[in-house]
Amino acid sequence: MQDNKIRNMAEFAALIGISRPTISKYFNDPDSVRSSTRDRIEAALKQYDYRPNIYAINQNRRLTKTIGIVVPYLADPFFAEIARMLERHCIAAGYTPSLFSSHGEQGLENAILDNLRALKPAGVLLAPLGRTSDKKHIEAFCRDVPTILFDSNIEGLGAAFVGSDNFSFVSQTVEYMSRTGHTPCFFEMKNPANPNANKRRLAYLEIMNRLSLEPHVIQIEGEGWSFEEIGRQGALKILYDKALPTNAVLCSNDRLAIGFLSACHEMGITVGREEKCEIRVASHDDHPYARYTCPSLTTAAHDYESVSEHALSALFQLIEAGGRLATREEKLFAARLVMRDSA
Amino acid sequence: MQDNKIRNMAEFAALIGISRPTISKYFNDPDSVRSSTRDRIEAALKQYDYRPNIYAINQNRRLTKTIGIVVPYLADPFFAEIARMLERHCIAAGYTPSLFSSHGEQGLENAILDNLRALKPAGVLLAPLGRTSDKKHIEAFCRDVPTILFDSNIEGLGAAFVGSDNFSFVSQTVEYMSRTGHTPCFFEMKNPANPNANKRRLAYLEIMNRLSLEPHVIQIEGEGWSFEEIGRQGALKILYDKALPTNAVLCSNDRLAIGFLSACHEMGITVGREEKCEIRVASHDDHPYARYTCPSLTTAAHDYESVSEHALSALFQLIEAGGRLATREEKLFAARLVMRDSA
DNA sequence: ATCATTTATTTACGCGCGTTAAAAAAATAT
DNA sequence: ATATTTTTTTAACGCGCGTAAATAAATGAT
Repeated sequence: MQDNKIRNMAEFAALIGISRPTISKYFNDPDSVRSSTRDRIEAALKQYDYRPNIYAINQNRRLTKTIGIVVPYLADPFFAEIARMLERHCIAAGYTPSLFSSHGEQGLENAILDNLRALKPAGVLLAPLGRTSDKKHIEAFCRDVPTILFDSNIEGLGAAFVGSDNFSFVSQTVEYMSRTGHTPCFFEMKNPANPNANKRRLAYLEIMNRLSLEPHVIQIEGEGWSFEEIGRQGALKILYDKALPTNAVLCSNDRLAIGFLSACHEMGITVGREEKCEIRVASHDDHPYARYTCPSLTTAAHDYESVSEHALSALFQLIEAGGRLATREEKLFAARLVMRDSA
Repeated sequence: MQDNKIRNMAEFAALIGISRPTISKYFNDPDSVRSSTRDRIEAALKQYDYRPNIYAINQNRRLTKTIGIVVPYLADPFFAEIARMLERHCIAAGYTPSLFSSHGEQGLENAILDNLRALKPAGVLLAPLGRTSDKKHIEAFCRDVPTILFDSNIEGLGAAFVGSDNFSFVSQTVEYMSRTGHTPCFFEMKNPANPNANKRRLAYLEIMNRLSLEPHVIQIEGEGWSFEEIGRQGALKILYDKALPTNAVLCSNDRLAIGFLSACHEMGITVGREEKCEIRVASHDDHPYARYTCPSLTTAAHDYESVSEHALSALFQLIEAGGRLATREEKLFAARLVMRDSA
């Protein structure tokens, strides 16, 4: 590893006595050159550690080897976790992932998409903000860049959608709670940013109807992505007013539930499945911290692995198809009920 | 916004009747052209929405406008939070942040640095893995790319270090606990990945010595970045063995404390400052979820804002100085004690 | 109006690589 | 050994933009 800095491909080629186009071919596809020359190149690469200039490459290639990943709020461990899996799969497939977070802001989401367009990625995996997204902006983006939506579906946008089956989530939690003796009320934000929240409420209403149970939806105030705080404040108010319609609470998502549990603890209200406890709390998502709440949170788990795997395979399919698919498929994965101590 | 796709700067220039070099000047610094021409260009930009090709730009400019941000584990909300602030500051300063997570793996950290070198960023903010980092690799990287280390200090690496003053963290928690009647024992991992952990233990020992109190260090087993689970398992073992030396526990960091609280709840041990409680638990970091543990976690808070602000201003200084600084400064920010219910 | 100064234009080259077509060389088959 | 196929080399152009030098035009001061 001597450090005679090699400035470009021509220098590298001259140094090892192989023509530049052959080196170029090698970098585009190592299998496209004879094995003996491949060996020579790879041996030289170890000695001189030369790397082609990505900017020059990307300028001249139609499609780059970059995959853009956009999530609405990276400080949410749920998205951090799924981003981690997506990155892993990208790397395994020989692509370079580029991760962005909209941090809950429409302006940032738009700016990220603008930047991404300039990056000419092979494809993009986009989890949009949802209600606060600028749909026209996203639509224009999707026309130019092969894009798969995940987590939050926006009707008609992107070449496909990969996410979770909200009905499956809610049906499992509702049925579990009612089967084990309690009628769940539904705890959610009044104006949720994420469209999954609406689907979950509708699922709740439908399932309660099927089970011939009276539904109760509690809608709390709050804007933004600080779900724990919103859930806590909402819960404190409800609990203080003794306005809880039933002693079993089904939160729309785990982050709200974390806030709810926090409020219960503050108010001295015991939560859990056991007889002695005053209320039960269950939720949806299987947030990475759901295991560590007190009590640990009973929840319906995302199939993180399947969602991330399928999102990427859908994107590769889209890329290979040249950026267009005949129909816009929506692939939904079912939940898995995780019974812990809170319900 | 008609969609006569403009292919390059020359076309755009011809279209609006301004020479290409002038347009180029404009994009490098809008103030470098006369205000009347600036207005004409900006008006045209709105009509035709042309954007220069970033790859062509970056190939020809010495220094790009990209800033690399590397954190060891993005699924940790602490790093997600600080990454969020760093990104904001980058954007405000006219740079494009590019975020990477090593996901706790040395191989990935190295690969990220290799990629980053090829991206020719103006500078890099690196929070290394710590003990498991490949120090030689990082050292080589820092020779080529202006780099500021943050969060985890590795002696001598990077042009500067910005982080938190571990002594300040531990002194505040220890003094608070002992002042309010309890002698804290120190709960940590035996082989912590992060060098801050070692500094915190040493600080604990020194402060206990100053206060003429007998120190107790509990070191638990565990590898990797699943601190909550490691803390929980370690706590379960200690609590089950009734091996807790004092009834006040000071955890090395909040994620361990979250696991500790979870274990306490499972064992039916009450945690809190109040008389009736069996033990008190405090910690360090002010993790975004510390507010929502049950009971809420008393902890020493990072000055997230100052750390991220200073890290970036140090980087800009480094960039302006051409990538070298006379001395390697280490800037440490003090903690702020956040008293909540757990201690 | 005249001269000095600032700003814009013209022209031309370079960056590092993708890519192609024709020629040469090497490997394989006959 | 010769014919055939595969692989590499040579030579050259293009990508979209930065940049520099010489020239021209616009502006400002006198």
